[in-house]
Amino acid sequence: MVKNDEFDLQNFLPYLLNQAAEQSSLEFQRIYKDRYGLLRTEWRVMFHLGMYGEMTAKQIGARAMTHKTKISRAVSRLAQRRYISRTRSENDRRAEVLALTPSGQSVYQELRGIAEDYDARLDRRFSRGEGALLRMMLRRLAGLDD
Amino acid sequence: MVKNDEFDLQNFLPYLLNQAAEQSSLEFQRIYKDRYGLLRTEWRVMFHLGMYGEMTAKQIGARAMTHKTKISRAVSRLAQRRYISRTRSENDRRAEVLALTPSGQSVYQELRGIAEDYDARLDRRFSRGEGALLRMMLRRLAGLDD
DNA sequence: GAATATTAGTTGTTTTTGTAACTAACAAGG
DNA sequence: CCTTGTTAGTTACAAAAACAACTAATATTC
Repeated sequence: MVKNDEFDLQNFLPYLLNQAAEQSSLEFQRIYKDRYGLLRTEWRVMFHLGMYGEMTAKQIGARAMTHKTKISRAVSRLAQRRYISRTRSENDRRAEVLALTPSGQSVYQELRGIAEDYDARLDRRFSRGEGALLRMMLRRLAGLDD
Repeated sequence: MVKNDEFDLQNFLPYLLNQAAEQSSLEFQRIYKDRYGLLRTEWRVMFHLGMYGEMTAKQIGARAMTHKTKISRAVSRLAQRRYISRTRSENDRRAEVLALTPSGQSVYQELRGIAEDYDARLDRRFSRGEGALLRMMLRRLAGLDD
């Protein structure tokens, strides 16, 4: 198994990003999955509602760059578990305003705490300035600053 | 939709990494998917074989941190399309030695060229040192340097 | 203000992935 | 050797994602 080529997969950004993303999600994923039975899109919905209060499925989808069918299914599962409430919007009766219920709030608070710790732990691998620079570069790549 | 909380999802590393990975893979993915009908694990297998020559499924899996069932399925689809050959190993008759066929080689060459261009293009968003630092940090997060 | 297009969200169907159980070959210990 | 354990890879089944077609409400245009 001898490398016979200049190109290196291990330096190809999309590959590297995917590996880093997968690896760094693993531990946190295990927590929201095993402990709360949540899927990735589900905790994302929870976090958006936790951070911004009321939002529609559409708004969440736009912000999280997630397809509406994924959001729709996440929302109905979360509503079933009474983590979120759905209220038909006054101005536009196609849309529903979503919000965390009290029990959703408490799950969110716990997960948020875990996320903060986890993030801080990942961050400890980098020096003060590096972490900020990394986030800046990732935001640029993700197109979040546009 | 007012932010009411100090925690910011947009700075949470696992989230950010996932978004950046997804976003930066998108264009390249469209190429290997639409143009060559390859799945992500499939092009990964192709790239590993292209870079290292002969490898077993096990070796590819270890290097790409990919589960053996995913590799197994990728390998059988690639073999079906005659992009790779499978030869039972001399020393260990459980294992198969995989290699690109000539037509696999040519697909690999094309994709590799596209990947190089694409990577260079992503890289142009960063200054000289930044790109190298980013890769270094990602490798650390991915656990590739261990 | 009816006809047409657009939008919010859902549902159904097909791919792809994850997980567990399996087969066949090898390794070690007695 | 021959039992027990491990390893390479496959297969079967369940969970999740992708994609297309749909319903119902709202906008637009003539």
